[in-house]
Amino acid sequence: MNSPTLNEIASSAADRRWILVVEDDEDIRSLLSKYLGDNGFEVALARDGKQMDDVLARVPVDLIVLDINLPDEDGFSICMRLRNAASPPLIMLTARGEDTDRILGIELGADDYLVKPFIPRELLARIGAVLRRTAPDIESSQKTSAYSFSGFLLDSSTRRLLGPTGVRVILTSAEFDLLLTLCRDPGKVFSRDELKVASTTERSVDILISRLRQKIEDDPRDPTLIQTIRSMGYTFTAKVRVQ
Amino acid sequence: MNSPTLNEIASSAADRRWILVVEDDEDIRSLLSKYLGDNGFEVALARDGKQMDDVLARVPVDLIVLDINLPDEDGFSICMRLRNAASPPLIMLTARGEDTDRILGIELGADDYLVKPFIPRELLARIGAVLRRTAPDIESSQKTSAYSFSGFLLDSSTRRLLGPTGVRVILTSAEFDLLLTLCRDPGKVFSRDELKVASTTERSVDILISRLRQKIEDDPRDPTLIQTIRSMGYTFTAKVRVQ
DNA sequence: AGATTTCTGAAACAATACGATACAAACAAG
DNA sequence: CTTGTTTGTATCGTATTGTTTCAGAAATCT
Repeated sequence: MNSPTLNEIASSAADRRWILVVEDDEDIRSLLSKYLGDNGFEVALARDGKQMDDVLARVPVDLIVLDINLPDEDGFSICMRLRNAASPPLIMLTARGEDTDRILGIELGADDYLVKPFIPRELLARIGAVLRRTAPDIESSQKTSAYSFSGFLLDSSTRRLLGPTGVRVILTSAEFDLLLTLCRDPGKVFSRDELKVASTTERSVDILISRLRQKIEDDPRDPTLIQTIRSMGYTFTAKVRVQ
Repeated sequence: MNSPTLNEIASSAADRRWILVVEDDEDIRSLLSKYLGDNGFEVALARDGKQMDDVLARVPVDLIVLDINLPDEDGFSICMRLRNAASPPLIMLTARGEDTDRILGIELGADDYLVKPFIPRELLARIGAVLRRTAPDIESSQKTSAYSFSGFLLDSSTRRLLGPTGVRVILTSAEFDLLLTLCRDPGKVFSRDELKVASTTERSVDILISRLRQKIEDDPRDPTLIQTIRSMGYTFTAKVRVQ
């Protein structure tokens, strides 16, 4: 745990890191706000779970410091809620004796924890450690490739297609792969050979295209997204945006 | 509730891990000796820097717990000494107020630290975390980690899965291994060959997947976490964070 | 233009892969 | 040894995919 460069960590990424402190005690909240702010972080504050959700919706929070004892929602259940890869890492604050054992026993998904009363400097050190540990991971897992075209959203990480109205369009595995291939190179004329996966007849591509058209084309008889290039193959003519 | 977690960590590697406690206070020394011993570690004791060197020469120490205040050599300088060599990881014990700030400021190569007075259970947790983090052999460093995805927490050290509501989802051994494999490479398309353990039929992977889906999918008929890639295998499509 | 050839779209059918139930074997606990 | 749990196998129904086939569209030829 070598953090000689805590300040650097906080401000290295051009824009500073956001820390969200969820704590109902007024004194601790203002103390942490000042202390973390002085040490190069942007600080957002929340008094309870509800406020936390509000902040999370507005601010790109990099790390949450969460007190166990909150007025409305229990810190534990908040922890459970946050337990998915998309949410920021979490440091729990806990009063000595109380739920400490529960935290330590059940690992509930917090990335670290601190027993109150604590030295602000210690929190700073742990924040640095957690950010360092989770930073590269966040970046790599954030690399999801999704494609949007004419109201559709094709998400290759979840292998799902959402239609213009938001409803899911259920594609079979082969249909999905075909659409993904087309999406990755819009405008390119694909030969049937390029579109067929295994040792199948070239004609099987045709019927796959046909089935896909049934699902995504407004009028499958007069396709606008997937065009046929006679004696050549097919091409995807929609404007695709990579997300 | 004792700690099945750390017991398993300590004794999982066939031979138990050695912890060296360097501490001049007789009470704390015997307390830690008993407590760590009870929790599956081999414990070596030292009163000062000199004794520590003796022990290190004789015992394959896996981790050192080092008090800052020692009679002969200052804990800081010991820490410096240990830092350059291929020495075991280090957890510092420090009295509140005293040099705490100095430790935290100058990070001198300790892997973690604990402010006295502390709960033995907490030391145990931090020992487990440090061992996990610094485990040199690929096997244990790969194996001992927790993964969180869409509300679940998969803890490979306790081999337990906690659901979004915090309740434990009971997985069989094979189910757990399967989920762990998938978790370690989310997005990768695993062939049945990669997922099957022994000389079993490829179809047995299917039924295992099916059983796992029953337990973790919201709607097993329309899975969102484990996707089937027809004629290829399966892929884990949730975003996973390693903790 | 009309006839002919070539190509594509899609319906009908066949083959295959997968999901899940029921049952049997292996394993562990008492 | 008995009992219960876990894991593998057999099987069936369903969903997906490939093949055949034919009708119609598009290009080519006379």
